[in-house]
Amino acid sequence: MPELPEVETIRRTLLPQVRGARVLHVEVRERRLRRLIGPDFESRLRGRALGEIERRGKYLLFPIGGAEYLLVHLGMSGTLELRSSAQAPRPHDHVRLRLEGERDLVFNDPRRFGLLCLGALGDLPELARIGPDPLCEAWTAERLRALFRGRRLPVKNLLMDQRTIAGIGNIYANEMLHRAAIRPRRRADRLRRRELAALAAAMRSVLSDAVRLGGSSISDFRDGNGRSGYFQLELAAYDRAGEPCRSCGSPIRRIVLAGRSSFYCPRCQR
DNA sequence: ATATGCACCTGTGTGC
DNA sequence: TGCACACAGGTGCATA
Repeated sequence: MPELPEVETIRRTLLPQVRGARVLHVEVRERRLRRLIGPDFESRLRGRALGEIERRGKYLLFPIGGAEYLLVHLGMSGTLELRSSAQAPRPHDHVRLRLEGERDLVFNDPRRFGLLCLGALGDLPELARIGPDPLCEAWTAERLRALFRGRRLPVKNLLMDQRTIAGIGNIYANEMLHRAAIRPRRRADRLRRRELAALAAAMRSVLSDAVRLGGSSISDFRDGNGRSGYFQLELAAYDRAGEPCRSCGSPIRRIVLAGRSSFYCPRCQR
């Protein structure tokens, strides 16, 4: 579910509501996430005040004082939602942070591919390997050319490689390649300057459009207030196999790259 | 360096 | 109705 636009949507909806809030109580109902939640998680978090939430790729960082952070990754099915403390727990609510003002920040994740951990920036190995953020930096044909130099793999695989660029997942890789009119299987180091320029522009426009519409709610994505996004209505390629291309009407094709469903228009994307 | 498969999980949709 | 199977927004590891 959550790629950069969804994670950024959650950050933006939570930020004004949790800024400065103190964590009164920590309840962990399930410790077996992607990484086991450590035994000292509750005691290290209790009593801390949450600062300005940051995002790095698909990771959220909640400053908790003393140069320490609560690091959150939503995996495939995770959500982070603010609810009234009076609400009964739901299935797959794994972690609840009781905040001042009778509100709970709840981490829910049916598939448990998500991750929560505490640490200083330098101690979080997850963050050490991720690449530049596509929303925070200026993306040009030159920048992409440098990043793609000598990389012979399909451009879609590289777009989804978090060490190369952080935050792009399967939905948005497909969408930006459609908007840039580039076939997903094209070798990254063989793209022409004109195509790199189109991709840089598509990367910016797809991600900013998706953030503006509150992300894509394919089946169940919700923002920090439990509301759905609207970018799923704009999807031109993702999950549209057999449906007509919005530009030319040709049926969208599905292929598998790196084990992931990939969608493209055989006429628009060369 | 690249390519593939699998593992980790639960939920949903499909076809029989 | 039940059952088997494929597949899903992600990541990391093992194997060629």
